[in-house]
Amino acid sequence: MFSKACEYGIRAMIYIGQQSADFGRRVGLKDIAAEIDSPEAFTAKVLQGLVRQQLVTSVKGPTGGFELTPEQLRTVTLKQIVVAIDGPDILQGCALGLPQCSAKQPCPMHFQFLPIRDQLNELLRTHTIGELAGKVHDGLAFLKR
Amino acid sequence: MFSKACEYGIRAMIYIGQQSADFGRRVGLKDIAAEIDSPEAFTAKVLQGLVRQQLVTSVKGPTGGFELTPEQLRTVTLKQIVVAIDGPDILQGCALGLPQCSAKQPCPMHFQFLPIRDQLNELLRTHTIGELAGKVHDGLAFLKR
DNA sequence: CAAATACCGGACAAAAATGTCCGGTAATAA
DNA sequence: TTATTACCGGACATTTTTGTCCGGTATTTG
Repeated sequence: MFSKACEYGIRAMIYIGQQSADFGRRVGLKDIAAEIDSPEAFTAKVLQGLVRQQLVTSVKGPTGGFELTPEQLRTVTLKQIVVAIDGPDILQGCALGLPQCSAKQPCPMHFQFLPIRDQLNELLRTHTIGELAGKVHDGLAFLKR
Repeated sequence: MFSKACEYGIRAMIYIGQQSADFGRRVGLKDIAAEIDSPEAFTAKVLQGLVRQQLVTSVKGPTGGFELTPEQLRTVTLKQIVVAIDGPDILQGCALGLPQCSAKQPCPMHFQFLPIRDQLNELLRTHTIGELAGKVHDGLAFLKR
Protein backbone atom coordinates (compact mmCIF):
# COMPACT_ATOMS: atom_id res chain seq x y z
CA MET A 1 0.00 0.00 0.00
CA PHE A 2 2.39 2.66 1.24
CA SER A 3 6.16 2.57 0.86
CA LYS A 4 8.35 1.84 3.87
CA ALA A 5 9.43 5.47 3.81
CA CYS A 6 5.81 6.51 4.08
CA GLU A 7 5.03 4.07 6.87
CA TYR A 8 7.99 5.36 8.87
CA GLY A 9 7.05 8.94 8.09
CA ILE A 10 3.49 8.57 9.35
CA ARG A 11 4.51 6.67 12.46
CA ALA A 12 7.23 9.22 13.23
CA MET A 13 4.85 12.13 12.76
CA ILE A 14 2.29 10.61 15.10
CA TYR A 15 4.94 9.98 17.74
CA ILE A 16 6.35 13.48 17.45
CA GLY A 17 2.83 14.79 17.60
CA GLN A 18 2.02 12.86 20.69
CA GLN A 19 5.12 14.12 22.51
CA SER A 20 4.51 17.68 21.37
CA ALA A 21 0.88 17.64 22.40
CA ASP A 22 1.32 15.86 25.71
CA PHE A 23 4.55 17.37 27.01
CA GLY A 24 5.47 20.19 24.65
CA ARG A 25 8.66 18.20 24.30
CA ARG A 26 10.99 17.95 21.33
CA VAL A 27 12.14 14.49 20.41
CA GLY A 28 15.44 13.41 18.88
CA LEU A 29 16.00 10.97 16.07
CA LYS A 30 17.29 8.21 18.30
CA ASP A 31 14.22 8.49 20.47
CA ILE A 32 11.87 8.45 17.48
CA ALA A 33 13.51 5.45 15.84
CA ALA A 34 13.37 3.51 19.08
CA GLU A 35 9.73 4.35 19.73
CA ILE A 36 8.44 3.50 16.27
CA ASP A 37 10.93 0.68 15.63
CA SER A 38 12.48 2.06 12.43
CA PRO A 39 16.02 2.46 11.05
CA GLU A 40 17.39 5.70 12.43
CA ALA A 41 19.29 7.13 9.45
CA PHE A 42 16.56 6.25 7.00
CA THR A 43 13.91 7.81 9.20
CA ALA A 44 16.08 10.93 9.33
CA LYS A 45 15.96 11.19 5.54
CA VAL A 46 12.20 10.88 5.52
CA LEU A 47 11.79 13.52 8.21
CA GLN A 48 14.16 15.90 6.43
CA GLY A 49 11.80 15.85 3.49
CA LEU A 50 8.83 16.57 5.70
CA VAL A 51 10.70 19.44 7.33
CA ARG A 52 11.37 20.95 3.90
CA GLN A 53 7.67 20.78 3.18
CA GLN A 54 7.02 22.36 6.56
CA LEU A 55 4.86 19.53 7.82
CA VAL A 56 7.07 19.24 10.90
CA THR A 57 9.50 21.59 12.63
CA SER A 58 13.11 20.82 13.53
CA VAL A 59 15.59 22.56 15.79
CA LYS A 60 19.33 21.92 15.80
CA GLY A 61 21.74 21.69 18.71
CA PRO A 62 21.36 20.58 22.31
CA THR A 63 17.72 20.35 23.42
CA GLY A 64 16.95 20.30 19.71
CA GLY A 65 14.90 17.75 17.85
CA PHE A 66 11.59 17.50 16.06
CA GLU A 67 8.30 18.98 17.14
CA LEU A 68 4.85 19.79 15.85
CA THR A 69 3.46 23.22 16.51
CA PRO A 70 -0.15 23.46 17.70
CA GLU A 71 -1.07 24.58 14.22
CA GLN A 72 0.71 21.66 12.60
CA LEU A 73 -1.00 19.27 14.99
CA ARG A 74 -4.35 20.71 14.03
CA THR A 75 -3.88 21.07 10.28
CA VAL A 76 -1.41 18.48 8.97
CA THR A 77 -3.30 15.52 7.54
CA LEU A 78 -2.30 12.01 6.59
CA LYS A 79 -2.93 12.95 3.01
CA GLN A 80 -0.30 15.68 3.09
CA ILE A 81 2.26 13.25 4.49
CA VAL A 82 1.44 10.49 2.02
CA VAL A 83 1.55 12.82 -0.96
CA ALA A 84 4.79 14.41 0.28
CA ILE A 85 6.51 11.03 0.51
CA ASP A 86 4.86 8.68 -2.01
CA GLY A 87 3.38 11.19 -4.41
CA PRO A 88 -0.24 11.47 -5.49
CA ASP A 89 -0.34 8.22 -7.47
CA ILE A 90 -2.09 6.07 -4.92
CA LEU A 91 -4.83 8.67 -4.66
CA GLN A 92 -5.46 9.06 -8.36
CA GLY A 93 -3.59 6.46 -10.44
CA CYS A 94 -5.31 3.60 -12.28
CA ALA A 95 -5.41 0.30 -10.39
CA LEU A 96 -4.16 -1.57 -13.46
CA GLY A 97 -1.55 1.04 -14.30
CA LEU A 98 -3.15 2.47 -17.44
CA PRO A 99 -1.76 5.94 -18.13
CA GLN A 100 -5.17 7.13 -19.21
CA CYS A 101 -8.02 5.62 -17.25
CA SER A 102 -11.26 7.50 -16.89
CA ALA A 103 -14.99 7.05 -17.12
CA LYS A 104 -14.72 7.60 -20.87
CA GLN A 105 -11.85 5.14 -21.33
CA PRO A 106 -12.03 2.89 -18.25
CA CYS A 107 -9.98 -0.14 -17.33
CA PRO A 108 -12.06 -3.20 -16.47
CA MET A 109 -11.92 -2.42 -12.76
CA HIS A 110 -12.39 1.32 -12.98
CA PHE A 111 -15.91 1.71 -11.67
CA GLN A 112 -15.48 -0.89 -8.97
CA PHE A 113 -12.30 0.73 -7.69
CA LEU A 114 -13.52 4.27 -7.72
CA PRO A 115 -15.59 4.13 -4.52
CA ILE A 116 -12.78 2.38 -2.67
CA ARG A 117 -10.23 4.95 -3.70
CA ASP A 118 -12.63 7.74 -2.87
CA GLN A 119 -12.98 6.37 0.62
CA LEU A 120 -9.22 6.14 0.97
CA ASN A 121 -8.93 9.75 -0.13
CA GLU A 122 -11.55 10.78 2.37
CA LEU A 123 -9.85 8.85 5.14
CA LEU A 124 -6.47 10.43 4.52
CA ARG A 125 -7.92 13.87 3.99
CA THR A 126 -9.95 14.03 7.19
CA HIS A 127 -7.49 12.67 9.75
CA THR A 128 -4.99 15.03 11.32
CA ILE A 129 -1.81 14.11 13.12
CA GLY A 130 -3.15 15.69 16.30
CA GLU A 131 -6.17 13.45 16.22
CA LEU A 132 -4.15 10.28 15.70
CA ALA A 133 -1.64 11.31 18.35
CA GLY A 134 -4.54 11.59 20.75
CA LYS A 135 -5.32 7.91 20.33
CA VAL A 136 -1.77 6.96 21.21
CA HIS A 137 -1.94 9.24 24.22
CA ASP A 138 -5.12 7.56 25.38
CA GLY A 139 -3.59 4.10 25.01
CA LEU A 140 -6.07 3.29 22.26
CA ALA A 141 -3.42 2.80 19.58
CA PHE A 142 0.23 1.86 19.23
CA LEU A 143 3.17 2.68 16.98
CA LYS A 144 5.18 -0.52 17.20
CA ARG A 145 4.97 -4.25 17.87
CA MET B 1 -1.24 -0.20 -4.99
CA PHE B 2 -0.24 -3.25 -7.02
CA SER B 3 3.26 -3.95 -8.34
CA LYS B 4 4.00 -3.54 -12.04
CA ALA B 5 4.24 -7.32 -12.28
CA CYS B 6 0.74 -7.59 -10.87
CA GLU B 7 -0.68 -4.93 -13.16
CA TYR B 8 0.75 -6.69 -16.21
CA GLY B 9 -0.45 -10.04 -14.90
CA ILE B 10 -4.04 -8.89 -14.47
CA ARG B 11 -4.15 -7.11 -17.81
CA ALA B 12 -2.62 -10.12 -19.56
CA MET B 13 -5.09 -12.50 -17.94
CA ILE B 14 -8.03 -10.39 -18.98
CA TYR B 15 -6.78 -10.18 -22.55
CA ILE B 16 -6.12 -13.93 -22.73
CA GLY B 17 -9.53 -14.51 -21.24
CA GLN B 18 -11.23 -12.30 -23.76
CA GLN B 19 -9.59 -14.07 -26.70
CA SER B 20 -10.33 -17.49 -25.21
CA ALA B 21 -13.95 -16.65 -24.54
CA ASP B 22 -14.66 -14.84 -27.79
CA PHE B 23 -12.73 -16.92 -30.31
CA GLY B 24 -11.45 -19.99 -28.45
CA ARG B 25 -8.11 -18.70 -29.63
CA ARG B 26 -4.72 -19.07 -28.01
CA VAL B 27 -2.58 -15.95 -27.87
CA GLY B 28 1.18 -15.68 -28.01
CA LEU B 29 3.42 -13.53 -25.87
CA LYS B 30 4.11 -10.98 -28.57
CA ASP B 31 0.42 -10.52 -29.16
CA ILE B 32 -0.29 -10.14 -25.45
CA ALA B 33 2.48 -7.62 -24.86
CA ALA B 34 1.31 -5.54 -27.80
CA GLU B 35 -2.33 -5.58 -26.72
CA ILE B 36 -1.75 -4.64 -23.09
CA ASP B 37 1.28 -2.43 -23.78
CA SER B 38 3.77 -4.22 -21.55
CA PRO B 39 7.40 -5.39 -21.83
CA GLU B 40 7.32 -8.78 -23.50
CA ALA B 41 10.01 -10.69 -21.61
CA PHE B 42 8.89 -9.39 -18.25
CA THR B 43 5.29 -10.27 -18.97
CA ALA B 44 6.49 -13.76 -19.89
CA LYS B 45 8.00 -14.16 -16.44
CA VAL B 46 4.80 -13.10 -14.76
CA LEU B 47 2.70 -15.49 -16.84
CA GLN B 48 5.08 -18.36 -16.19
CA GLY B 49 4.34 -17.97 -12.50
CA LEU B 50 0.60 -17.97 -13.14
CA VAL B 51 0.94 -21.09 -15.29
CA ARG B 52 2.73 -22.85 -12.43
CA GLN B 53 -0.17 -21.95 -10.16
CA GLN B 54 -2.54 -23.24 -12.82
CA LEU B 55 -4.41 -19.96 -13.13
CA VAL B 56 -3.78 -19.98 -16.89
CA THR B 57 -2.89 -22.71 -19.38
CA SER B 58 0.01 -22.64 -21.81
CA VAL B 59 0.81 -24.77 -24.86
CA LYS B 60 4.19 -24.90 -26.55
CA GLY B 61 5.01 -25.06 -30.23
CA PRO B 62 3.30 -23.75 -33.34
CA THR B 63 -0.32 -22.70 -32.72
CA GLY B 64 0.71 -22.67 -29.07
CA GLY B 65 0.29 -19.81 -26.65
CA PHE B 66 -1.76 -18.99 -23.58
CA GLU B 67 -5.42 -19.70 -23.05
CA LEU B 68 -8.02 -19.86 -20.31
CA THR B 69 -10.23 -22.90 -20.12
CA PRO B 70 -13.95 -22.36 -19.59
CA GLU B 71 -13.47 -23.42 -16.00
CA GLN B 72 -10.59 -20.99 -15.48
CA LEU B 73 -12.66 -18.20 -16.99
CA ARG B 74 -15.46 -18.96 -14.57
CA THR B 75 -13.45 -19.58 -11.40
CA VAL B 76 -10.19 -17.61 -11.45
CA THR B 77 -10.61 -14.40 -9.49
CA LEU B 78 -8.59 -11.21 -9.27
CA LYS B 79 -7.75 -12.15 -5.72
CA GLN B 80 -6.04 -15.35 -6.82
CA ILE B 81 -3.94 -13.43 -9.32
CA VAL B 82 -2.99 -10.68 -6.90
CA VAL B 83 -2.05 -13.12 -4.15
CA ALA B 84 -0.09 -15.27 -6.61
CA ILE B 85 1.99 -12.30 -7.75
CA ASP B 86 2.13 -9.78 -4.89
CA GLY B 87 1.38 -12.06 -1.98
CA PRO B 88 -1.35 -11.62 0.63
CA ASP B 89 0.10 -8.52 2.27
CA ILE B 90 -2.13 -5.95 0.65
CA LEU B 91 -5.17 -7.94 1.76
CA GLN B 92 -4.17 -8.37 5.36
CA GLY B 93 -1.06 -6.34 6.27
CA CYS B 94 -1.14 -3.26 8.51
CA ALA B 95 -1.39 0.07 6.70
CA LEU B 96 1.45 1.48 8.83
CA GLY B 97 3.58 -1.64 8.56
CA LEU B 98 3.25 -2.88 12.13
CA PRO B 99 4.07 -6.59 12.29
CA GLN B 100 1.33 -7.10 14.81
CA CYS B 101 -1.72 -4.96 14.26
CA SER B 102 -5.10 -6.12 15.44
CA ALA B 103 -8.18 -4.93 17.27
CA LYS B 104 -6.40 -5.72 20.54
CA GLN B 105 -3.18 -3.91 19.56
CA PRO B 106 -4.23 -1.54 16.79
CA CYS B 107 -2.22 1.05 14.91
CA PRO B 108 -3.79 4.53 14.93
CA MET B 109 -5.46 3.93 11.58
CA HIS B 110 -6.54 0.35 12.16
CA PHE B 111 -10.29 0.76 12.58
CA GLN B 112 -10.56 3.35 9.85
CA PHE B 113 -8.70 1.19 7.36
CA LEU B 114 -10.49 -2.03 8.10
CA PRO B 115 -13.68 -1.30 6.14
CA ILE B 116 -11.68 -0.09 3.15
CA ARG B 117 -9.53 -3.16 3.08
CA ASP B 118 -12.57 -5.36 3.54
CA GLN B 119 -14.13 -3.78 0.49
CA LEU B 120 -10.96 -4.32 -1.50
CA ASN B 121 -10.97 -7.95 -0.46
CA GLU B 122 -14.56 -8.31 -1.48
CA LEU B 123 -13.92 -6.64 -4.80
CA LEU B 124 -11.00 -8.90 -5.66
CA ARG B 125 -12.74 -12.00 -4.37
CA THR B 126 -15.94 -11.59 -6.34
CA HIS B 127 -14.66 -10.66 -9.77
CA THR B 128 -13.64 -13.41 -12.15
CA ILE B 129 -11.49 -13.09 -15.24
CA GLY B 130 -14.38 -14.21 -17.40
CA GLU B 131 -16.53 -11.39 -16.11
CA LEU B 132 -13.88 -8.74 -16.71
CA ALA B 133 -13.06 -10.13 -20.14
CA GLY B 134 -16.73 -9.70 -21.01
CA LYS B 135 -16.46 -5.95 -20.46
CA VAL B 136 -13.56 -5.72 -22.85
CA HIS B 137 -15.50 -7.77 -25.36
CA ASP B 138 -18.45 -5.42 -25.08
CA GLY B 139 -16.25 -2.39 -25.60
CA LEU B 140 -17.04 -1.21 -22.08
CA ALA B 141 -13.44 -1.39 -20.90
CA PHE B 142 -9.89 -1.23 -22.22
CA LEU B 143 -6.49 -2.73 -21.45
CA LYS B 144 -4.21 0.00 -22.71
CA ARG B 145 -3.96 3.71 -23.43
C1' DC C 1 34.58 31.67 23.03
C1' DA C 2 34.74 26.69 23.17
C1' DA C 3 32.76 22.29 23.38
C1' DA C 4 29.09 19.35 22.88
C1' DT C 5 24.76 18.23 20.71
C1' DA C 6 21.67 17.14 16.98
C1' DC C 7 19.79 18.00 12.54
C1' DC C 8 21.35 18.59 7.33
C1' DG C 9 23.01 17.00 2.99
C1' DG C 10 25.46 14.35 -0.04
C1' DA C 11 27.80 10.22 -1.17
C1' DC C 12 27.76 5.52 -0.82
C1' DA C 13 25.92 0.50 -0.20
C1' DA C 14 22.61 -3.21 -0.20
C1' DA C 15 18.39 -5.21 -1.51
C1' DA C 16 14.35 -5.58 -4.19
C1' DA C 17 11.74 -4.70 -8.31
C1' DT C 18 11.82 -4.30 -13.04
C1' DG C 19 13.43 -5.58 -17.39
C1' DT C 20 16.49 -8.30 -20.99
C1' DC C 21 18.81 -12.22 -23.22
C1' DC C 22 19.55 -16.74 -24.66
C1' DG C 23 19.88 -21.59 -24.88
C1' DG C 24 16.66 -25.52 -23.81
C1' DT C 25 12.45 -28.08 -24.39
C1' DA C 26 8.03 -29.46 -26.08
C1' DA C 27 4.73 -29.42 -29.75
C1' DT C 28 3.17 -28.82 -34.40
C1' DA C 29 3.38 -29.15 -39.37
C1' DA C 30 5.35 -30.40 -43.65
C1' DT D 1 11.77 -37.14 -39.39
C1' DT D 2 13.05 -32.52 -39.52
C1' DA D 3 12.44 -27.73 -39.23
C1' DT D 4 9.96 -24.32 -37.08
C1' DT D 5 7.44 -22.30 -33.51
C1' DA D 6 6.68 -20.64 -28.88
C1' DC D 7 6.84 -21.27 -24.02
C1' DC D 8 10.41 -22.37 -20.05
C1' DG D 9 14.08 -21.32 -16.98
C1' DG D 10 18.11 -19.34 -15.52
C1' DA D 11 21.49 -15.83 -15.79
C1' DC D 12 22.29 -11.18 -16.27
C1' DA D 13 21.46 -5.92 -16.34
C1' DT D 14 19.13 -1.76 -14.89
C1' DT D 15 16.43 1.02 -11.93
C1' DT D 16 14.19 2.04 -7.72
C1' DT D 17 13.78 1.53 -2.95
C1' DT D 18 15.73 0.96 1.31
C1' DG D 19 19.34 1.73 4.36
C1' DT D 20 24.16 3.57 6.08
C1' DC D 21 27.99 6.81 6.88
C1' DC D 22 30.22 10.96 7.64
C1' DG D 23 31.59 15.59 7.47
C1' DG D 24 29.15 20.19 7.80
C1' DT D 25 26.29 23.52 10.14
C1' DA D 26 23.44 25.60 13.53
C1' DT D 27 22.35 25.88 18.43
C1' DT D 28 22.87 25.58 23.24
C1' DT D 29 25.53 25.29 27.50
C1' DG D 30 29.49 26.20 30.32
